[in-house]
Amino acid sequence: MGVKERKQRNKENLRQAILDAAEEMFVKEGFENVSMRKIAEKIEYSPTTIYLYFKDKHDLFLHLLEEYFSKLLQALNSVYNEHDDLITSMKKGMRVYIESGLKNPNHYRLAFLSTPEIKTEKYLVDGLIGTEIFLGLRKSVEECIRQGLFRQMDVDLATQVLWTMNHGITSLLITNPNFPWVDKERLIEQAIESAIESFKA
Amino acid sequence: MGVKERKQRNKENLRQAILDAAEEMFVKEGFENVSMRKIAEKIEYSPTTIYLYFKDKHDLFLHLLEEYFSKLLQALNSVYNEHDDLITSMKKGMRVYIESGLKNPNHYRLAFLSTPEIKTEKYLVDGLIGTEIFLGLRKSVEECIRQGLFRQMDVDLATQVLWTMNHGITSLLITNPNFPWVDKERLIEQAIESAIESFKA
Amino acid sequence: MGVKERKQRNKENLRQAILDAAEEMFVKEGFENVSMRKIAEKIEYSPTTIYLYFKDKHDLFLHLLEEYFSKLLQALNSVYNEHDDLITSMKKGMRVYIESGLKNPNHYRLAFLSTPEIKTEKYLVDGLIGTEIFLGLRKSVEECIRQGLFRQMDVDLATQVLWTMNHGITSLLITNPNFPWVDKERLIEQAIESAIESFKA
Amino acid sequence: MGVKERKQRNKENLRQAILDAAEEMFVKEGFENVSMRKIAEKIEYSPTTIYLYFKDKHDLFLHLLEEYFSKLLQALNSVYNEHDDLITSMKKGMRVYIESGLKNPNHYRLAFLSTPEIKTEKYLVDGLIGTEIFLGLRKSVEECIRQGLFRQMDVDLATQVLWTMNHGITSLLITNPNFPWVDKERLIEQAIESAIESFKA
DNA sequence: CATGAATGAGCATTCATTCAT
DNA sequence: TATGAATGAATGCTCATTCAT
Repeated sequence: MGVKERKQRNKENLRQAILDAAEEMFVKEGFENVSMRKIAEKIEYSPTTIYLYFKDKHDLFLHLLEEYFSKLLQALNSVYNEHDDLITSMKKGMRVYIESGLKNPNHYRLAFLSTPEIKTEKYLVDGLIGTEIFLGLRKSVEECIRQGLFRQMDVDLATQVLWTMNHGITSLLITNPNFPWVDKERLIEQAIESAIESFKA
Repeated sequence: MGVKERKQRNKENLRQAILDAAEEMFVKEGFENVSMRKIAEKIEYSPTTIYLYFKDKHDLFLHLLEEYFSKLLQALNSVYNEHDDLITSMKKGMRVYIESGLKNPNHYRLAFLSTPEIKTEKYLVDGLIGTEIFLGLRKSVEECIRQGLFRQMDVDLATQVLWTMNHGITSLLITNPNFPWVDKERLIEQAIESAIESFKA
Repeated sequence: MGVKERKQRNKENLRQAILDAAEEMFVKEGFENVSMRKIAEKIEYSPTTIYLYFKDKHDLFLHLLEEYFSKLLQALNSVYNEHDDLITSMKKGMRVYIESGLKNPNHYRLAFLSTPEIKTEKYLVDGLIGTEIFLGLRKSVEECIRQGLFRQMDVDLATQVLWTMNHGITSLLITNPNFPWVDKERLIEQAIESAIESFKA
Repeated sequence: MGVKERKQRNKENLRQAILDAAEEMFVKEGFENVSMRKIAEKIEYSPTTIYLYFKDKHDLFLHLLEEYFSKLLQALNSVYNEHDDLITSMKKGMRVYIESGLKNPNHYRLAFLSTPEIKTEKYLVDGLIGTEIFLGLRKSVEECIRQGLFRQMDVDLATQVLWTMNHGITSLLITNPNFPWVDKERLIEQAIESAIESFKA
C-alpha cells in the first residue's frame, strides 16, 4: 500500500512528508494528542528518523506554525491584491483571518491562545508573531482613515481594536464550539459588519 | 520532606490550598499538563489526599471555574444595580468583565481559553457554563433595542457579537501581554466604545 | 433510608452486618473486586471500623468461607436426613454440592480453585478443607457398597473419584460460563446420573 | 542493578524470557495479581520493554494459552493416530489430557481455572478456546455411539459430561495436591474407567 | 466504639527520547 | 540515512491500611 509510495519518495521529500503528516494530525488532534510515534507510523518510518530532521517535538511544531503564518499571509495578500474597494477588501481580509483560524484551530490556539512561555522560542516571541499580518491590517486602516471612510483616529489604536474584535470571534468559536451560537455564518458576518461599522466616519 | 509544620493547617485550609495550587498550575501549564501528582507535590501532600477533597481532576477543575464565575457574576450584578442609564450601565458591565479578566487572567484562561473535554460535557449536561453572565448582557441588549438605543436586530446575534468583542480584547491582552499595545487603558476604552457604537441606532 | 435501619442495629450486629455486606459483594464481584472501602460504604460505616472486627481483608474473607462451608454442610446433612433410598439421597447430595457451588462461585473458587498458598492459612489447609463434606459422601458410598448397590471396591477410591466428578462439573461451569454448553440443567442431571451409574453393581 | 550481563540475550530469547516469567507468575499469583511491572522486574527489563514484544497484558496472556493448547492438541492427535480400538483410544486420550495437565499445572490453570475477561472475550470473538480439543473428544464419542459401544444419547451432552469428569480429576489433583489421595495412579485409572463405563451401552 | 485524615504502594499504559549500529 | 532496542518518567486513579483521637 503506502509502502510503495513511500519508497518512491526520495529523501529530500521525507522532511516535507513528516511536516505534512504532523500537520494533518495536529489539525485534527492538537499538540498534546499527537505523538512522535503516531507521526512515524503514519509516514511509515521509525520514530527515530524524525529526529534526524527535527530537533524534537517542539521544533517540529514550530515549523508547522511557520507554515501556517506564511499561508495566512499569502491568503491575505492575495485578497488585498484583488483591488476591491477598501472596505470590501478589509472585510474580505477579516473573513480570511477568521476562517483560517477556524479551519486550523490548533494552529490558532498554539499561536494566540497558548501560554507565553511556549512562544518564547524563535520567532514566536510576542511582538513578532503575526506582525506582518498585523501590519497588513494596519495599512488598510490607515488608508481608510486617510480617505475619510473611517473616522479620524489613532491608526494603531483602531487597528488594535479591530484585531481584538477579529480575535474575539475567532477564538471564542474555537474554544467554545458547543455554546448555542446563533448560526455561525450569520454570527461571523455580523461580527465583521459591526467591527467595520464601529469605525466608519 | 517538608511534611512537618504543615500539620496545623486545618481541613478547610487544605481544600483551599489545593484549589490555589491547582489554579496557579492549570493556568501556567494548561489542563493537560498539570498532573495530580504535581499538584500534590506543590502542596506537600500525597496525591491520594487530593482525592479526599475532590472527586477527580475534572471535579477540581470545575470548582475553580465555578469560583471565578460566581465572583464575576457578583461584580456584574453590583454594576447593574447602580441604575445608570442603559448605555452607561452596559459600558460599565463590559469594563468589569474585561478588567475582571485582566485581574484574574488565570481564571479567565480556565473559563474561556482552555477546552478540556469536561467543559464540553458541562455545556451539554448542566446547561451552560457562564450562562448567567451571558444572560445579563442579553437583557441589557434587549432593553437597548426595545428603547431604540440600538438598531433593530436579533437579540441573540447582537449579544453574541458583543460578547466576542469583549472576549477579544480581554483574551488578547492576557495572552499577548508583550505586544506593543498602545496605552492599554485607551485601548480598552476604545474597544468598549466601538463595540457599543457598532450597534447604535 | 438505610441510615435509619443502621442506627437501630446495635453494635453486636455490626460484625454480622459487615459479613453480610461482604458476602453479598463477594458473591457478585469476587475477592479482587471487593474493596474494604466499598464494603464500608455499603454498611454506612467508615472503612476503619471494619478493622475493629477483622484483622484485614483476608481475615474477613476467611470468615466468609467458613460460613459457606457450614451452610453447605448443613444443607447436605438435611438432605441425608430425608431418609430417601441411598441412591436418591446421594444424587440429591451431589446436586446440592453442585448447585451450592454455582450459586456461590466465588466461594467455591476461593475454596477449591485458588492457589495453595492462600489456603495455607487457618483451617483452609489441604486435608482439612471440606473434610467433613468429603466424609459425608464417603459414608454414603460405603453404605452403597455394603448394600451391594455399588460394585465392590475401595471406598476411598470410589469416593474420591465421585468427588472429582462432582468437582469437574461444578468448577468447569464456574470458570467457563460462556462455553456453549448444552442445557445446563440437563448437563448437571446427566453428570450426576453418569457418576452414579459408573459405580453401580 | 543486574542490568549488565544480560545484554547478549538476543531478541528471541527475550521474548521467550518474558513468556516464561509471565507464565510462572500468572500461575502462582493469578492473572489479576501479576503486574507488568513485576514481570519486568523479574526479567530485569523496564516495563516498557514488554510492550515491544506484546501488545498488552491480555495479549501476553493469550500467547501463553495458545502455547499450551497447541502442545496438548499435538499430544492428543498423536494418540488418536495410533489406531487402537475406539475405547482404548479414548482412554489413552483422556490419560494424555489428565497427565498433560498434571505435568503442566501452570498452563492448565491458565487455560481452565482462571477467568480473566480476556478468555471470555476470546470465546465470543474468535470462536472457542480449546475447541479443537473438545472436538477431538466429540468425534470419538460420536463414533462410539454409532458403533453401539456407547448408549444412544446426545453426542454433545455425553462429550461435555466426559470433559467435566476429565477436568474434575485433573484440576482437583492440581489445586489440592496435599489431600490424602489414595494412590494417584490408581485414582486416575479409576476415574477414566468410571467415566467410560458410565456411558457404555 | 468509631472515625477523619492521610499515605505509600501499586496499576496498565504511553510518551519523547537516546544509543549503538 | 535509517533503525531496532530500550528506557525513565509520567499519567489518573484505587487500594489496604494506619494513626491519632
